[in-house]
Amino acid sequence: MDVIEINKALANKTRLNILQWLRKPEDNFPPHKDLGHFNDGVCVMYIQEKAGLSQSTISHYLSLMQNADLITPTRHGKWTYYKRNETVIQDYIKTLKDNL
Amino acid sequence: MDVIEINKALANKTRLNILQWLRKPEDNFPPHKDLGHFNDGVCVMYIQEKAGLSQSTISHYLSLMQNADLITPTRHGKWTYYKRNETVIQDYIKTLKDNL
DNA sequence: TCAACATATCGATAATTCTAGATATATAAG
DNA sequence: CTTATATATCTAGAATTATCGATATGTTGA
Repeated sequence: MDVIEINKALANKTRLNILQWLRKPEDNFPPHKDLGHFNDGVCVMYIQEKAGLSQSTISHYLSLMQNADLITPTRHGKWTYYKRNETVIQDYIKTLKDNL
Repeated sequence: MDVIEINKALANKTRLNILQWLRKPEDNFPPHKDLGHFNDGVCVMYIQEKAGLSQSTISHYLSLMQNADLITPTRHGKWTYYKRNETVIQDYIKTLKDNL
């Protein structure tokens, strides 16, 4: 768990928003017609539409967040779903609480 | 309290260190000969020496951190002392805990 | 196999951040 | 008043980040 890496990832409004949107996908995204649930998170397309940036930018953002271990991808067919990595997020907050 | 601004300020090893060093100045810095206490924090020179970067860089870093409201300056004669702004730091952590 | 679609990666440019040296400002000491 | 000291600000080049369009990769369905 790299605090600096995470802080970099979260030093951007869109990326911070994405992490927050993923807290409650059902409140922030349309349902996945094919899957019918958000167990593995949300597909890139929906995140991109909501963020209003280009596909390549969002894909890049998601990989930054994945490198910081804030989110994890799951492939279902041609879609990649991203969900929060709660363990790391809680570790991060605890580290700040104890050391910041 | 601007979370993005704070995350930017803390997305750098040296600046994160500075904030942590200021938790216990007596453990991390020599005593202030003139003052005899750390009630208003630590002077720029000591922070600069410990960080090992140029004076201008550290002064710049400190003003970034001050703009993010993480630290507050106090002038005593020709020295500027910086101390942590605990209120904002705790607000920040609570905000992350509640919203991240 | 081929066309369509979702996502990832590449290449490029603009914007921002990093960092230092030079200079300006403020205060203290003589 | 002049000099020395501490800090802040300015200027500039290098490094990193932001962002997009184009292209590549992987998957599905005809």
